[in-house]
Amino acid sequence: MSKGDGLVRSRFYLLDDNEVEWEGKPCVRFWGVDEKGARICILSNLIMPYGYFLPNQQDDLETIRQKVIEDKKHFPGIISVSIETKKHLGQECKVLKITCATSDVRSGYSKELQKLVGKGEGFENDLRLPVRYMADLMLTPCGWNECETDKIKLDGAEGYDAYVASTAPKSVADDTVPTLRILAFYTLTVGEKGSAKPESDPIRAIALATTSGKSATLVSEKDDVKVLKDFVEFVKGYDPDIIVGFQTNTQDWLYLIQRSKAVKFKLAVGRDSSEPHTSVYGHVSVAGRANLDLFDVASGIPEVKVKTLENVAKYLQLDSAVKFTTFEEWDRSSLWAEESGRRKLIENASMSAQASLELARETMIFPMQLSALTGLPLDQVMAAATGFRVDSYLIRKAHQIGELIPGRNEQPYFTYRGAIVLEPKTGLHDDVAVLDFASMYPTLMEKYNLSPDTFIKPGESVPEDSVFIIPEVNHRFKTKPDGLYKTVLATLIHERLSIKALLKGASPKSTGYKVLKERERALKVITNACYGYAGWAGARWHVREVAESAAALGRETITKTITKAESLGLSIIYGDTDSLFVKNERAKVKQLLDWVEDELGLEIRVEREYRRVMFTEAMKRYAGLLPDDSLDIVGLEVVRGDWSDIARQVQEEVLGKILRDQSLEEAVEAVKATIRKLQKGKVPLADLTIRKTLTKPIEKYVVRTPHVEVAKRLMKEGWTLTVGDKVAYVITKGPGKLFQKAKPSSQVKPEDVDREYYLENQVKPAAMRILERFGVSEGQLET
DNA sequence: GCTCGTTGCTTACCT
DNA sequence: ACAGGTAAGCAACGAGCG
Repeated sequence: MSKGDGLVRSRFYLLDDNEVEWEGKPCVRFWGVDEKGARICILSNLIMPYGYFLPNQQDDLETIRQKVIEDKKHFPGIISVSIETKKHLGQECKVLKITCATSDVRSGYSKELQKLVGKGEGFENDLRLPVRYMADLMLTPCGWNECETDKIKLDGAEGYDAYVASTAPKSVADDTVPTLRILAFYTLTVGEKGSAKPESDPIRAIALATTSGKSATLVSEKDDVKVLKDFVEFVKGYDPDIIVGFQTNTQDWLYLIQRSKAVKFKLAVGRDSSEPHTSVYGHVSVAGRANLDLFDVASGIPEVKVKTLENVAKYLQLDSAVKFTTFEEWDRSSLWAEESGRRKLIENASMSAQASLELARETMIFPMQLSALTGLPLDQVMAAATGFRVDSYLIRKAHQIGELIPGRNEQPYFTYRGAIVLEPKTGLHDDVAVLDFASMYPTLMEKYNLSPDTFIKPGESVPEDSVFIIPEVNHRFKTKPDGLYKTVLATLIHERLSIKALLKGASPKSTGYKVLKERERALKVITNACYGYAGWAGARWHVREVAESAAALGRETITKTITKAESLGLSIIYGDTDSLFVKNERAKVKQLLDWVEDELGLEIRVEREYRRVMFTEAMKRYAGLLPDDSLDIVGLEVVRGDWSDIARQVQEEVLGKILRDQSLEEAVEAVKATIRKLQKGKVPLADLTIRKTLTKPIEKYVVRTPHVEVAKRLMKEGWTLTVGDKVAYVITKGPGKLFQKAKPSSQVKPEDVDREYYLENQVKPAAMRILERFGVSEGQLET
């Protein structure tokens, strides 16, 4: 490579970043799209890897500094050591900043320093260089950034311009999104026996679809090397910025990677012609492009119980959903065996790619907004668990205020008391209002300055008038200065409010509306996760007392509100954590709301109004009729993914007849009709299938349950099942325990079904859960 | 060896 | 791999039983 044309100002929409070595130095490579729509890559080694060391207070930093610089044997690869002022848990402190020549020596010096000075603590040496850059410079992924650059020629750079940053990049406020090229793909594999194995089973087809309309279905003729080759050609030719698919991180990419290895093919799909690799949070990383698995987006739609592309597409009413069918892997080999089946599979492959593309278009704004908010690159943000999204957000905020970023040392864990749930008043209630505290925990955390850096340890003395003492648990927090959580939550809450205000004035059809809406959602997600994050042992800023205090304040809040409601003569029907269900006497409700706002200083709203609502004796399970005549069903079998459809349907019918039509008779009739259908064998297998998730590796189970036994059987037959997979089974006739009667749904014939089980253990319990509240006995369901 | 009540594993839900 | 609180089904266990 050679230095080129001199300085230019580059403004770029940041899509991806990664660490590389360049000119012998650790360096970050930013990938993005510039204002003219050119794809660009910017190299920067303006920040070298570094971390901090906080020694004991009495230690003389200058002496230690000298020792570290001179002792090359114990401290290799250190470029410079300086003394800086930072904050640790809100207290100003002097620390050593240790800058390293390479990333790999970073974690070693802390231990050496501890040996040298006896005590002390290392900070920030676990942050990878791209994270370092993003936080130090507050760069925005899925947002615009700019810097002075020097154009360079980079060997093998095709389709993009390469630069070296000569000034530090910085974020630019600009909500526009450039036109991005999205590629959706689907890989068709067929197993000879059981799941397809990359060592022996070729890729049968790869279907591709793009936002520009260009599409292809690459079908394997003799061997699949040609398909792999054409796939790479297609990717390079189209040069996508974003690659999407469904379950690509766990299926397609893994198969492509392993298959390529098996046939010794270089899967050079990266912008730098590198191969994809599995990276943090278990996602697959493709250099220069954002690889997004839409399955992770679908995980955020709880209404869809079985997360297949087909179900998600149907739920979102995508165009491609109309003709879509899911061909499960056990159906594929017989289909592939003959010409018409083959055609169907290939046709469906191209529809899958098409559906993924539509799904991406429909849902991508949220991931992009969450990426911009948290600072995690687009390909990581949806793969990362909630805790890591908050972690990323806090790292950036902490850096901004000069607070040292602690490591993630897993600490011993203690649980604590949580929220209050009230025993419901059972039966039917007309005209009920549901009152809800707005963002209760975040608000309480902000109000009482609950934070790791304001928490006063037991025994520590402080002036009494500058302390919040939390009821019941007696934890103490400084009223001043603002803690990290307060600072962060105040920003999040404030920003969310201002977006809400903007949304009120905007037309839902305007271009910016959806972006704002999704940004608002991203803010809400992060705001609401802060409480749980504080109580999570894996959190960098985990302090159990913070979460415990928020919960205690929540209990106090709801208890006081209940007392007030009762004194106003409002009948309380139910309540959970931050909600109260009361008889909708509007004048009294208004009085209560005003009281909460005036006396407690918290916002409370009428969240919903039920024309009618019913409770069983159980908490967290009820059903209500909304003003628009729709049913709101909570916690009951209808909304549970681990009951058969037949049971869920009959319960929903019963609830409809009772709440909407107010006819107990019709409800009973509906159940009888279902029972007759079941007894006649007229209920399709699909409605009898029960699905449960494998939540741990199969060998970790200590109890034999239907879904685990079925999973074991399938695995023995050569099917691949992993944690997170749903196991579909049907209970069949025969002797023994339930787990012995459960068979994989794909292997059950209609005549094998144990109708008695479905009658006694699915349909009747689901129906009776509701009906027994109204005096119906099981005998009355006899047909 | 069987029945019956209790315990605990397991999943999925609610806020 | 954000928290705790809850329901519910079923397997496993142990006591009682001539």
